[in-house]
Amino acid sequence: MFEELRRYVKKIPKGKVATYGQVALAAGFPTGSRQAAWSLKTFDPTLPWHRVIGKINNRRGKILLRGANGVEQAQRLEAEGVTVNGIHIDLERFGHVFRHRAS
DNA sequence: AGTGTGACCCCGA
DNA sequence: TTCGGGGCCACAC
Repeated sequence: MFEELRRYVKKIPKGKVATYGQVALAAGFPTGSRQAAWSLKTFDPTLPWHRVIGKINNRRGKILLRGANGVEQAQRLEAEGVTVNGIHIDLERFGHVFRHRAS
């Protein structure tokens, strides 16, 4: 399961972001958003973990990571061209859509 | 097997 | 917009 989740995380292109729920859904786990997060908590350097964020309403993302890691994530995203407004991100602009199971 | 915990998410106030 | 409550699933005790 985590292999699947990580596989999809790797598919997120640079400069874009996806929500935990999106990744889980795309990987085939409609209710596995928490596990999507869990699979990234290892901070595997081969994974773009900073491109995965939490969803607030339908068009806005938010960095859930606390402390230094949260700052780290925000900086990495901005370094890739993603506009991070405080802790929220515009999903309409930077949200990545997986083709496997389109909306 | 039961309980607590988490980088979640939706809904209502 | 922010806060709380309830539902969700896998892991560690």
